[in-house]
Amino acid sequence: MPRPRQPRLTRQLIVESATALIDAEGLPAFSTRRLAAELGVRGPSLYNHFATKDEILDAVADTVTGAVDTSGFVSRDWVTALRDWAWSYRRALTAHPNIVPYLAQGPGRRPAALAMADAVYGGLVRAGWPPARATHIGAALRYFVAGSALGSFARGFVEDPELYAAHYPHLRQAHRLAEHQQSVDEGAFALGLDSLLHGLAAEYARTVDPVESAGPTG
Amino acid sequence: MPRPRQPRLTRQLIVESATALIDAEGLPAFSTRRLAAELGVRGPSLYNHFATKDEILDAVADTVTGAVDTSGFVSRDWVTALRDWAWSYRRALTAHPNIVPYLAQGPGRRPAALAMADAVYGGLVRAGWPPARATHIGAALRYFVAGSALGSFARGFVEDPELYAAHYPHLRQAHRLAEHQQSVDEGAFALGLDSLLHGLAAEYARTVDPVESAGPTG
DNA sequence: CATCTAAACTAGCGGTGTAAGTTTTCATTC
DNA sequence: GAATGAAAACTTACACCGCTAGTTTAGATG
Repeated sequence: MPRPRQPRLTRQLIVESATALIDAEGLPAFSTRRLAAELGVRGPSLYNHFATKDEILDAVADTVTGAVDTSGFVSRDWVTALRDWAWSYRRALTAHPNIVPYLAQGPGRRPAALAMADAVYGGLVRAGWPPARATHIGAALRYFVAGSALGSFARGFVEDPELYAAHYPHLRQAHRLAEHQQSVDEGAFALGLDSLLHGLAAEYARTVDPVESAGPTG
Repeated sequence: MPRPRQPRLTRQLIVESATALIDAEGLPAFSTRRLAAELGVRGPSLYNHFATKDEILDAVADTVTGAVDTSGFVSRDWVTALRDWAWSYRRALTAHPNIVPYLAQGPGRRPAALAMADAVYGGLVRAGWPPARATHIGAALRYFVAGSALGSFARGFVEDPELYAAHYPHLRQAHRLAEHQQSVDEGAFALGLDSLLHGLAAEYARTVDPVESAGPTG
C-alpha cells in the first residue's frame, strides 16, 4: 500500500506505542518490526519519522524524564527540593522500569534530561553551594535514583531460595524479603535518601553557612 | 576442521576473551560470532562450553564481582567496612565499565554477587543492625555504586557544548567539567558515599546503640 | 581394535536494524 | 486544471544476530 489518505503514523503515536510496548513486554521485545506491527504498518515506515531505533528510544526516555518535577528548586529550601525531586524522579522511573536500562546510560541528546540537570544545578548554586559541589550533589543523587530504579536488590533473586540458602547462610532471612520486593526497594530508597540528605546538610552547615546553622535555633 | 589435537577453547579462555572484547569495544560489539573469531573459532563452537550467550556474560560479570573485597566486614567497624567495600566495588566496576549495564540488573545466578550480598548483610547484622535495616543499607549502597558506575553524568554529554548551552544556562559551567569526567565522577562518589555513611551513623546512634554513641567520648 | 565422547565444523532458521528504490496520495504552483 | 514535488506508505534486500541440527574426526576408554 502506498501513501494513505490520512497518515497512519506520527511521532507522538510512535512514541506512545513504543512506550506501551516496552512497558508491557520489555526492552528486548521492542523491535522496529514489532512496533510497526502494533501500529498496523511495516517496519521501515517508521524511518519516515525517526532516523534510527535509538532515536525512538530517546524520545521515549525523554518523555519519561519529562515527568520529573523539579519545581521545588525555585520555591523550597534546597534539602526539601532535593528530596521532592529524588522521589519524583524515582516515581517517574519505576512507572516505566523497562526503559531504565536504556535511560541510565547518560542524558545524551534528550532535552528533558538536560533541563532537569539544569534545574538541579541552578537551584543548588542559588542555595549557596559552590558550583563544583552542586555538580557533585546532582550527580550523586542521580546515581542513587538511577541505581535504585535499575538494580533492585530483590528482583535478581531466583525463584527457589533453597537453592543457594545453604551456601550463603546470612541471606536465608534476607532473600525471603524478595517476596516483598517493592517494600524492600522503597525502604532502601527512603533510608538511603534520608541518610544522603542528612550528610549533605551536615556538610552544608560545616562549609557553606556555618553561622546560621550553628545557632541554637537550628 | 573437526576436533583438534588440543582443544582451542576452555571456559576460562572464553571468559577472558569476552572480557577483553567487551572492555575494548563495548557490549553491543560482543556477539558470539565476533567472540569466536577472536578465539580463532566459528561461532557455534562456543556452545560446547556455554549454553547461551547470557551464560558467558554471567561468567564475565561474576568475575568482575569476584574482585570486590568484603573482608572489612569481619575485621573492621561497620562504617569502615561499608566505606572500604563501596570503594572496592566501585573500582571493580569502573575497571570494566562496559559490562556494568548487564551486571546492574540484579545478582541473578552469579555466585560472587550472592557471596558479596551475604558478606555485607552478615556484617551489618553482626554490628547490631536489625535484619530489615541491614537489607536496606546493603541495597542502598549497591544502588549508589551501581548508579555511579553506570550513569556517569559527564559521559552522556555530547561533544559540542555550545549546542545546548544557550538553552540551559546553568549548565554552561557544569558541562565544561565533562572534560574532567573522571574527577567529577570520583568527587560525586566520594561526597555521596561520605554523606550516606554520615547519615547512617546518625541513624545507628539514634536507633541501635544510643548509649555508647551519646557519651562525650563517642 | 571397537566404541564412545568431545569439540570442532557446516548449513540453516527466524529474527534484527536499516538502506534503497517504488508507488501513490496530497499540496502546491504555473 | 495540469504539472510538480514532497510525503508516507510499500517491497526488497543486505549483513548481522543467537542458536539448533547434524556431521566429522581426535582422543579416551573398554
